[in-house]
Amino acid sequence: MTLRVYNSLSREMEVFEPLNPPYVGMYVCGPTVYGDAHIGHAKSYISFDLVYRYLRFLGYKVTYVQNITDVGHLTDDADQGEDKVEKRAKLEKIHPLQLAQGFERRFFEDMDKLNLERPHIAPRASGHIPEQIALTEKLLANGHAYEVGGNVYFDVTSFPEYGKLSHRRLEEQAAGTRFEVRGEKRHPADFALWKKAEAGHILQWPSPWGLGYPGWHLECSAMSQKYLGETFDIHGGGLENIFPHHEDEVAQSEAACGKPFAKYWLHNNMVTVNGQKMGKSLGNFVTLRAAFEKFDPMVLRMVILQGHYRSPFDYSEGAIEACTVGYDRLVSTVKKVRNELRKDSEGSPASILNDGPAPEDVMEYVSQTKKSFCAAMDDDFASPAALGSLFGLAQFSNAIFGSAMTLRAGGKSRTPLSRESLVKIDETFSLLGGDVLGIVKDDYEESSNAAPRLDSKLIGMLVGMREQARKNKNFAISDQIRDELDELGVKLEDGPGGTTWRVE
RNA sequence: GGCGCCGUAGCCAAAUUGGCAAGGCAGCGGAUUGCAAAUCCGCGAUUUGUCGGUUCAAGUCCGACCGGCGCCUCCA
Repeated sequence: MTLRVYNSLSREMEVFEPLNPPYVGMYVCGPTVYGDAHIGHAKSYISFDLVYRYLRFLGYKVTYVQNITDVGHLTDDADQGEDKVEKRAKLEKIHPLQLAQGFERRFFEDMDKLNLERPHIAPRASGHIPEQIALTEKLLANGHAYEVGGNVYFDVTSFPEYGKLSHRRLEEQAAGTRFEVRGEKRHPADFALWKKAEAGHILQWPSPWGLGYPGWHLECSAMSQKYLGETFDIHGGGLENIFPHHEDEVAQSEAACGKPFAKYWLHNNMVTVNGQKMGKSLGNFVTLRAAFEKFDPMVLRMVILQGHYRSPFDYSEGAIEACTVGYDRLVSTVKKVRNELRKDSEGSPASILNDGPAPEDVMEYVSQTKKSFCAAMDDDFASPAALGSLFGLAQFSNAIFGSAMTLRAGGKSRTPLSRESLVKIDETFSLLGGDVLGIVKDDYEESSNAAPRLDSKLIGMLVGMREQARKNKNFAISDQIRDELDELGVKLEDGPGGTTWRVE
């Protein structure tokens, strides 16, 4: 089995071969922390969380770096020259870094809820000013940059490969684009490495060119180089950043070092809301905090993984509601397996498990599941198909469970199911659904008869009383108990082996 | 003007180098149930927006057309 990834640089699928196996360096463009994270962030970071988790599953030792942009991004034309974070800070009358770090914390809280692994290093742009100055000096020294009155620009004509990532040629750009109009630039596509600060700027640092702050793209070049080296394996980010952000990163990094920058460029596609572009100016962007009020973050994760990372994701409440049902089915299957294993390990007389080996068909199904799962993931991280194989396992698991319960109810066997079977199934759910896809949790809150708490005992008591009522064919009472418990969120389910309950 | 994507069952959404059209949701039939719920079993596209072309073979490649979208501007 071989992992193949779609490389934006070549616009082709390529076999993934790290520069220094088993080590993999991965850099993903992080958030600009001047507001709360939205669905677009979720799509992007879930995508790269998936990439990271699968590489880890394959045995690679991945270093995952994701920057925090807290300086340097300009706002739109109307606010030319003003820093995005600083502008927002002025509105709120606080220090820009207080604002930025507040949103950074909130960002990670949201990402945690989506069950993302945190990056190993999350460097802040504001903490790497010396590195950015050094890179600018290097580019000035080898003739790829020039200074005009306290501003330093990258000279795109000095880098013949400019455009190789976004597959654009400078000549073709003339019409329709909006290069910043600045008379002092030699070429309209030249971009700022260092910007001179206007008097009112709070965020400014001394540099060889006077007080100022770094340009938009420089941080990623400086920080990726610092933590992953001049050449590294994977650079990820959102599709909209290919040009100019990533193109400029390539130019300044390769011009400075004279070496290739990232080997594989991975780009996730964008989010639309009810079929329309989600944009700040359109007023239809959905923050994660708002989405979490309506939907379980884990369902949001799953609905995003049900589409491919290179396909657009359309956020619609109908799609998420439909996904909720499937998610619940998957999770309740895992819970059922684990509850049974726990009952067994606690020596409960209600256990249906025996000590025999797992039957051939179980071993076969588990191994097939792994195979199809990996085949999907090897194909440029095709999570939708991978998820499909997990649903297959859930169905299989429920089926052997069902027939075991029937055997037991018929008195054919008190322990009709092999413990080893459930152990294998649970391991597979945990590995593929948990470690790799991140939608199966290690632990779920106690919600079964096994919970030794007062309310559990009370529920057990009511269930017992209902059993009596049913035996006496007093269905009015038994249905009343079931309905009233249902209203409290306790679902009763009568099976061949008796009544079980769970909390919604 | 440049670059690119999508159009697959009622809805969402997959399909390695072209080789029998995944999966989820909803729906229908059956098993199970006192009735439910949950679960299991079975069923749904002779066909992938339209029209042509290449091929033994096309959702997949080529061309045209229709319809939708994105990027090129801070944006994930």
